[in-house]
Amino acid sequence: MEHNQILFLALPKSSDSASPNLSSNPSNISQVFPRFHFDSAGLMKNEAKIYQHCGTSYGSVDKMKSSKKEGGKETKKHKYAFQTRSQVDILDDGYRWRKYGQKTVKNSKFPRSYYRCTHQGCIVKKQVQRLSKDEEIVVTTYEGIHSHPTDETSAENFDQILRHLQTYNA
DNA sequence: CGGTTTTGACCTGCGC
DNA sequence: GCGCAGGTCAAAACCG
Repeated sequence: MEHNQILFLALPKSSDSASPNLSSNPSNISQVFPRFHFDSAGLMKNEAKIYQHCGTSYGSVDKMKSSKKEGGKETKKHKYAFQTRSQVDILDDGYRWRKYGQKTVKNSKFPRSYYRCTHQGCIVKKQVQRLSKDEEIVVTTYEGIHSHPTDETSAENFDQILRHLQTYNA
């Protein structure tokens, strides 16, 4: 945890360079990361600074065509990505994850890992990929919203990561 | 022993 | 329609 540093850089959307609808709603991401207390005014200000500095939003909402029904109506999918500078691929974010796949990605020498939340009925997924450009950077992409509390005990670790984040901003 | 990881096969969307 | 690339399944191995 001493080498974990959350940077919250811009979402690396490689193919789609300009996504029109970037959501910068803090309440959304606090649902994805309940351990982040975004109601803390000071913390939120710091984050806003980072995002502005990076020139884009912290997350994206992928528009997915709902599967052939609804006449091609577009549904929003909660999908957030952020980058961390870490030696380890997996950050303890308070949830329990089960790995269900690993794939090698084109244009990247590191494989991408696929995880699913082990909580019953929770369909939240995430994928973790290390950048070939800078192998210290790990891109974590969350998909979905957790509808259950986190594991309190392990979540304390994440608080320390949070502390790193605040120190980094300061 | 039960949950998790591993790993190749299978599925699917998309571009040509 | 075909092939590639990405995403998922599932069985066996692994580990506490």
